[in-house]
Amino acid sequence: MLSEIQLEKINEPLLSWFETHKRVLPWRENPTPYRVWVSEIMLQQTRVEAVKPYFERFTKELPNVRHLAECDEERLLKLWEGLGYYNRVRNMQIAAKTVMEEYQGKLPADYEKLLTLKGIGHYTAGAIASIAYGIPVPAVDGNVLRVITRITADDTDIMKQAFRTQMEQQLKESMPKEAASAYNQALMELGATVCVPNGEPDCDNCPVQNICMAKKEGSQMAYPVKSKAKQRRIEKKTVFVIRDGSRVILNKRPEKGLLAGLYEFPNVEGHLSEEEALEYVKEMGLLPMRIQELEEAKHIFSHIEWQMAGYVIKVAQLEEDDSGLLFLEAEDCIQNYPVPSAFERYKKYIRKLF
DNA sequence: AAAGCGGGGAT
DNA sequence: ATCCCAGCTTT
Repeated sequence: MLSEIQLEKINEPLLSWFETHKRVLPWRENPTPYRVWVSEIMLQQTRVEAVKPYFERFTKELPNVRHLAECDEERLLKLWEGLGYYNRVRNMQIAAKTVMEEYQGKLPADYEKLLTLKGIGHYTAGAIASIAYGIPVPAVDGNVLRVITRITADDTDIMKQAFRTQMEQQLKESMPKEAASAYNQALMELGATVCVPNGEPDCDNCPVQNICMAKKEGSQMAYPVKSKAKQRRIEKKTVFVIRDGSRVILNKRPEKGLLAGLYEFPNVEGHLSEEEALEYVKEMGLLPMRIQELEEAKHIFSHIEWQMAGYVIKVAQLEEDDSGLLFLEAEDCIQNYPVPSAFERYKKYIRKLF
């Protein structure tokens, strides 16, 4: 297991390397607990480059815990639109309210207390505690698991929770207590820029190449060992962009499940023909005037693949009624309603006449 | 312990 | 087409 190597040996070279090679990132400037928190939540399963613009906008509009706690949910989701895993931001707001009530608006400088907050697990609690407060606790993410399993040539399945717990225990003991922030960031930085996940790691530029067991064996690509994810299922859908002269219909998704609470174009299961599509629109109580078939579109989630047929349908003047349909002015729709990326390609038909 | 939860970039 | 990303919550 990890006992083959004295993990303390990586500390000095890793810290020296980080000092000169760390990237300039928005959340590394003025790393207040709140900014570290927001960045860590955004960075969960999301790449640095994707997060940057979202982080700048989010922290500008919601500069502290109070603003987050009091923000209207629709606006909050709009700020998150396109980032995915929307429960992250809902949970963060729940936690923000807790921080306002229990901790006077200041994130607790305590690993265990951070862990109790909604949306904060072992990794994020460790990241906030160490990076924002200098508390010597590890922050074990995918990067760290990859880097350490390579250094130690450990072939344990990293998907096993028990192994992650063991890794945290090990690092808590071996990490430099006076440089927890730099150390944790250095491990992740090394994983992101040198000991990379896809393709060959750049061992020639690695500060611990002389310590690394995998490098010594030439077996870098064999790590980390990871059990396979199960195959995703395919769902066929038909999406409708229904509009009159100036308005379009959106539908609010259920509060639970996939894309919970976000807005979508009306859609049904299965691929409908033009005739079936027209029939469907009539059953909605609308009068179709023109219909245009769209190219088939695909959206891949981690566990589902949507294969979407689509139609733009011009209908007679939409009238507000009791059908529960949401009629929106095109401009209002684009600016204020969070619509996930799965429907991105249909947004251009909100405005455009055909 | 396993499943659910987005979106996109790299290979 | 496959992998995987500064993971967490619910079941």
